[in-house]
Amino acid sequence: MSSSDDAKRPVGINDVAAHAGVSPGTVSNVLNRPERVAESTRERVERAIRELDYVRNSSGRSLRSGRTDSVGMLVLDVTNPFFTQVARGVEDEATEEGLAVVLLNSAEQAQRQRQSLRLLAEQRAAGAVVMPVDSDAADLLWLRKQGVPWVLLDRGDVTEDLACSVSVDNHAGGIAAGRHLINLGHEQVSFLSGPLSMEQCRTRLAGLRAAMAESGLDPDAAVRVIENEQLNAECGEKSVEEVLAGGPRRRPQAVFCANDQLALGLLKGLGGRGLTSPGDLSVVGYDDVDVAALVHPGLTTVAQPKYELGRAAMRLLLSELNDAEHRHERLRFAPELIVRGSTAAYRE
Amino acid sequence: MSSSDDAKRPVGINDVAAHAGVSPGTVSNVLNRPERVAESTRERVERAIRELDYVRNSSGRSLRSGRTDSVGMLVLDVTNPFFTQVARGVEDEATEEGLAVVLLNSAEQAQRQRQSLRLLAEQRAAGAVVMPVDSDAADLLWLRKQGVPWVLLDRGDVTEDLACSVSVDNHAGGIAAGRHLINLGHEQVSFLSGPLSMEQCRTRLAGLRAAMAESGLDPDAAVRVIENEQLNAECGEKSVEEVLAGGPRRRPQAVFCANDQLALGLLKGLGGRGLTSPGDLSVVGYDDVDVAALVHPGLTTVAQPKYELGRAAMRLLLSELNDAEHRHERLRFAPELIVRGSTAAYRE
DNA sequence: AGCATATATTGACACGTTTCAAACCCCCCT
DNA sequence: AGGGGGGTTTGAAACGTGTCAATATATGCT
Repeated sequence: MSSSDDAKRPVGINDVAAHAGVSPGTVSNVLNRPERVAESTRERVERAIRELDYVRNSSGRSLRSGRTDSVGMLVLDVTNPFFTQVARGVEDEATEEGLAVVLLNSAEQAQRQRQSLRLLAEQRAAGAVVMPVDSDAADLLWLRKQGVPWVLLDRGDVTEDLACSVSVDNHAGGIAAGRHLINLGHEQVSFLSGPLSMEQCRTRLAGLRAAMAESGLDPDAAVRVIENEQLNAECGEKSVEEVLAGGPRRRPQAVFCANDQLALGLLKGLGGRGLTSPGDLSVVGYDDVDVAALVHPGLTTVAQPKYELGRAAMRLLLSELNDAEHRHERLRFAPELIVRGSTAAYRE
Repeated sequence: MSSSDDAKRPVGINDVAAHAGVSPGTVSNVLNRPERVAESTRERVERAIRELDYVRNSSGRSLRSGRTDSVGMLVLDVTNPFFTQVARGVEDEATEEGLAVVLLNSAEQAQRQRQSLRLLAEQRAAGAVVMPVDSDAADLLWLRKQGVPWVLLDRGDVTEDLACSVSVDNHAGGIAAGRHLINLGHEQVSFLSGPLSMEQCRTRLAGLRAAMAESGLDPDAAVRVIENEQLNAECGEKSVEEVLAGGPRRRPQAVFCANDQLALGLLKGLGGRGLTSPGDLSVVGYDDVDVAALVHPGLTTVAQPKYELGRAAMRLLLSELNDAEHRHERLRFAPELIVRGSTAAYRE
């Protein structure tokens, strides 16, 4: 009624300028390089901003400047605690730099990964942290050609020197788990794997076999591989039959699982048959998700520095964005075996 | 060397138009209202798009149209499985509609929530699904005034009729847990709570007390409240002392926990003292996160339809965005008690 | 053939911001 | 008095797209 503009257009930089008796360029300077504008006018402009409740329009902003303040983070599965811990690391590091993180979820589908990468290109994201769904780098290289650099996470194998990468030494993790079981006297181990198309699974298995070999055992005879479709608890639970196949005599003495979800599922499956760990079977997981310490018995597992992984990835990305003479780097963390209650010495 | 434009400007709608021998407006039409353009020219334009590897610039796009194709989802904690399940629901529903979801994390800090909301305003997000950190609606109302509508999740109490909301009936959940324990013969129950400033905790407690009252028990005598700083496993484990305080005689017969993380922590704490559930103590959780079914014994818990919650919230948001005569709606789901191994009849 | 109607395409402008060369002001120095 | 030189401020020109009234082309009808 009283106010004349019912269709209240959002207030822009020009309105602020008018209200402060100043040119639009000056307002922009106050926003972006405050040091260049005299204190008195800066205060005047800031007051106008407050009084008009002005909020920046990032579309206009990035249209003109060609860049954005947000980085993408592409994960395989938002519900997997491993990924969310990594995401927290990425986010903390980015926030400190004033960058916003948009979390995208490929759900392990190449199709959705493709869509997400395209979205990042359309939005002219400043950069991205990516956990690719497979080792096909074509889409990733396309994204880089579009001007969006990225850092590879948990997948050192995809690119040679085309980008930075951060990963954990899966071979060493496999060896650590293997040595632990061998020291406990286990000479027959099943490897409960996810899809062997995943490099992580293959390398962890290779580590296990290497540990066997260094102890004079024949990997081919001592290690049995059980492949699953996915790396989740459901698969772990279902595969209990196959793990136990052959009767108590030929039963493996221990199981090394490709990740904790599989291990937890397996433990549940054992419980459902009246079997216990480590009494009937020693079990080792991988990742050290929070719940690994909560179940009873605690899950012996190979810990990855999840949070640090995320931080490091973001740090490399920031270096690529800010440092003129940035050189690609491959960071590799060491895993750590955490011994809990689910493994014990071989008896009988 | 051979190519003349080393500074390769990204290809825009104009380049496509030129390459297809057509006006920019037509290209725009092909992109946005393909039905309005003749098939032959459409094909020509699409070919040009492919040949030039054109990718839309969403800055220009949304600068002109004043709107975006992305919606925000603000959660309290990315690492909490309850939230990630909800996020998956939101995401699935949004993706079907061609909207991108940016996941923002307030980490339960009002400050970070404020930043996130401002970001949504600056980016002119189409809308948002929000789990507010407290019941102060000021910032939310500001966001709505800026033209970004939102749906409230898991917090029916914050707004009256100012927005849609989706939640689960916490009072009913408390009653269900209470009745279950009473039926098992437990007449002394501790409520292991998070911060009582959270409405969810208070209402679940109220439900428990109501169940007591309807059975002729005096809630004040039968229910003891143990408040924790946070809703995580660490707090749950630490509070085992307080739960057991008073020795075996006065020990509560059962514990109802405000969420599963607390319950899982408590179970671990019990195990650490050589006590078991349900042998020494019946335990009920809340949420039914995935691991609740994996631990041994399985955790009896009040399940919330997490995924559906997310989908429903997004659906309401879409209705608000698309339907001209949208009316705000308050959706309330019913929780469901899942009985597993951690509760048993009172003995002795 | 001539006209009305439907269908396709065009072209210029506006969206809100950043950028940058140019203009301005004020003070100090010669 | 005249210049020179900081530090400040200005104004206009992009950035890439969507919109819409206007124009061009095709179609159907008398």
